Amino acid sequence: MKKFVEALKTLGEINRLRILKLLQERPAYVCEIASILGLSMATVSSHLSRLKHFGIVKDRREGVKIKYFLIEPEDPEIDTLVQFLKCAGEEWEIVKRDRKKLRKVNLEDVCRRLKSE
Amino acid sequence: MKKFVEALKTLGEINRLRILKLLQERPAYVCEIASILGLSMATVSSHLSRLKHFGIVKDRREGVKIKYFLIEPEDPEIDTLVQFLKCAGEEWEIVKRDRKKLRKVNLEDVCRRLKSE
DNA sequence: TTAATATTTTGTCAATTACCAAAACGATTT
DNA sequence: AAATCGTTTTGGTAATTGACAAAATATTAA
Repeated sequence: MKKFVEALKTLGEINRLRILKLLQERPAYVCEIASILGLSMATVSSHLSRLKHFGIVKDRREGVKIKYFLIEPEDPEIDTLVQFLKCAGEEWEIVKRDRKKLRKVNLEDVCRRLKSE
Repeated sequence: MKKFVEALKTLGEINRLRILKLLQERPAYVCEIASILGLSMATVSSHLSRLKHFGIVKDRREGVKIKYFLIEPEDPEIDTLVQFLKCAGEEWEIVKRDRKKLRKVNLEDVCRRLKSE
């Protein structure tokens, strides 16, 4: 029960839930996510590592960048939770907006923009 | 989305989730819940008021005691969340133990025991 | 090897939270 | 009216957390 509750807590945070919903669109780099959510890479990185800890996402290095993507959690309880949340809130405006941004990201500009802000 | 996330946070706390699962057994008084969870009535009261705020439970005064019971949340998103959590974790040991205690509570003793501890 | 880039880690801060004790409250009993 | 009982509110504490800046790390490019 404890692990399930921790997972609930993990996804009961607006930016981590936004990341989950965002990665349903497609895998993404940390800098893309940071740019879309309007957070620093450090913050996004720690959110992602928490999602990783519960087997919800995985990362793969691609050169200098690291791509994060959703995986199917091994723990069946966490899997049902994630399934549920992947269905919930498909119509939220903020989710649609985030995904739209991800479709249109200009990868070249993303990290430079982060620095100058 | 914000409200849904707040509800997730609310139920992503072990004692509030225990209360939800406990009230699936039957409605209960604050002193019963406090006794079963091993918390002060003040703490349980504040957990319950948070659940009430999201339309998950309702209370009814019965003389000097107040009975809390699950209701069907009006907000459809919160309702689906509660439906999900009512199904999840039916096999958790702590849930079974809590419910068993609720079936066997000696109401006379409950509050006196709380005081003397 | 040095510089540049993307990410993670560390340190710090403000805000939130879960808890209890004690005081306040509301209903019942004496 | 006074005392009692169950509950809620208030005030205070310790722990957790989400955020960023800055330092550290790892890969690629020069």
